Amino acid sequence: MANEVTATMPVASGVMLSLRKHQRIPLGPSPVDHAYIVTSGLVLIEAKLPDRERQVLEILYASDVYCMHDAPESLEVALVAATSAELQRLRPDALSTLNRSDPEFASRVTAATAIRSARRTLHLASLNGQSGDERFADFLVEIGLFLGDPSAGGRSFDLPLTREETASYLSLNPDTLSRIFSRLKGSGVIRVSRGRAVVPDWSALTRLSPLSTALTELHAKSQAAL
Amino acid sequence: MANEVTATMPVASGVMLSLRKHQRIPLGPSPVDHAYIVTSGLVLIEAKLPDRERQVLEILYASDVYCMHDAPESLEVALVAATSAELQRLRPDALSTLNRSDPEFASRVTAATAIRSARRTLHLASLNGQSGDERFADFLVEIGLFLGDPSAGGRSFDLPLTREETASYLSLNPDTLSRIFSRLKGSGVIRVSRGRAVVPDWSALTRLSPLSTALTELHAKSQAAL
DNA sequence: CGTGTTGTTGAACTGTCTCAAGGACGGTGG
DNA sequence: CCACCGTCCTTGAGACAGTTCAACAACACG
Repeated sequence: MANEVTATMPVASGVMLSLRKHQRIPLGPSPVDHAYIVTSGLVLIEAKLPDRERQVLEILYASDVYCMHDAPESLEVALVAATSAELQRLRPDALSTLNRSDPEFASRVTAATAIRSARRTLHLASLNGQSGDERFADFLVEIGLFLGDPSAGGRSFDLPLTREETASYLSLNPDTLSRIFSRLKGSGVIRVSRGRAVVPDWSALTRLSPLSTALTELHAKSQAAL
Repeated sequence: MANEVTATMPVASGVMLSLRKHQRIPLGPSPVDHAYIVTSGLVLIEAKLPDRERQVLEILYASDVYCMHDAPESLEVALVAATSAELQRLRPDALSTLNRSDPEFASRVTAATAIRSARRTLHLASLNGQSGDERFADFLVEIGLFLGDPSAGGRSFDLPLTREETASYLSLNPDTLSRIFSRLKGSGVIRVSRGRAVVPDWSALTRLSPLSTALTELHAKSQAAL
C-alpha cells in the first residue's frame, strides 16, 4: 500500500499534507525547522528514546501549530494522524513572512500557540498529581469537549486513539487502562460501541475529572479564538 | 517579615521585580495577561487544584519568558523563587510593542520561547516513560547543565529546590525521592554538602539519565542563543 | 542550647505493571 | 453466509515500584 504522504501543490507559501489514519511523518534531522499547522483531524506527537517504546506526548487539534524546535532532535519526534488529517507545512521564513504581512494570520497563530501551551500545562498537571482513574477522566473530558456533540445533558464523541496510544498519553499500561475503562463502563458513566463513546450525564464525568473546570475554561477560550 | 515583592521603578516598558528565595507571586485572575521574563535566578511554576497540594510544573531559568495565558486561571498558578531572582514584568501591549520596535529583543524572546518549549517536552518525556531513578537522573543532568561549573570530567552545582519541590517536579513522593537520593549517594555518583552537589564523573551520571543526550543538545542550543 | 523545620529510614500497604490465557471483533476466502 | 484468521481488547494472579505512616536524625535559627 502507498505509505507516502499526499502532498498537493504548494498553497500560499506552504504545502498541504493529507494523512490517512495512522500515517506518520517522522520529524528527522532536517536542514529547516518546519512549522506544521493542523487544518483538520487529530494528530499525535510521538517521541522515541533509544531502547524504549514510542510514547505519545501530546494531542494536536485543528488549528494547532507545531514547530520542529518544540523538541530536541534526539527525541525522534513524529506526527501521527489519529484520524485522517490535513496539515499545512511552512518553512520558517514563510511563517515569519506571513506573520509580518498578514496580521490576522499572525494573531491566529499567536492564539493557537497560547492555547496549545495551556493544554500542555493541563496535561502535565494531570499526569503529575493524579491517579490513573482521574487521568483517564481528564482525558475523556478533553476529548469530549474538543470532539463531542452535546445532546441533552450528555455528549457523544469518537475515541480516535487506540488503547495503546491512549495508555501512553496517560502514562499508563494498556492493561491498566482497560481495567479503568471497564470500571467506568460498569459504573454507567460512559457507554462505547464501535469506537464511539456516549456519556449520558456529562456532569457525572466532570465530577470524576479534577481538571474538568480548567479544561472547560480552556475549551471556551479556544472556541472564542476562532 | 516583609513578604512584599520589591518592585523598582519602571524600567523601559516594564517593571523589575526582585524576589528573595521562597518568595512567590500568585498569578491570580487579572485584567491583563502579563508576561514575565526571568533576568536572573531560578523560578518555579507551581499550580494548585482544589483539595490538592501545590505541584511544581516547571523550572524557569534566566532569560525564560512566561506568559500568564500559558495556563488556565483555574489552575491557580504561582511563580516561586527557588533562589533569589529577578523578573521583568511586561504588559502584553508593551511586549508586542517591543517585539515590533526592537528586532533583537523579538528574536531573543522567540529563541527563549522555543527553548522553554523543548525543555517542557523533555520534562514530559521524562515523567511519561521512566522510573523514579531515571527521572531523578534526568533532573540532575538538567540542573547540572544549566547551573553547574565544569571541573575536570565532573561538575558541581547548587540544588536550590527543597526535597518537596524536587519530588513534586518529578512526580514522586518526598520519601521515595530521599531513598533514590540515598542510593545514588551510596553508589558514589554524587556527593552533597550544604545544598551543593558534586558529581565527580559526569559521564557516569549521564549514563543513568535516558534524556541526557537530548538535555545536552538543548543546553547547547540555549547557550548558542544568548 | 532548646525548638521547629526538613530530611532519612523501616515496615506495611496499595496501585500499577507483567505475563499469560481467553474473548471479541473485523476482514478474508471458501 | 459461515468458518477461519489475525489483531486488539479484557481479565486474573502474582510481582514490584512507589506510597504511607511513624519514629528518628540532622540541621538552621533564634
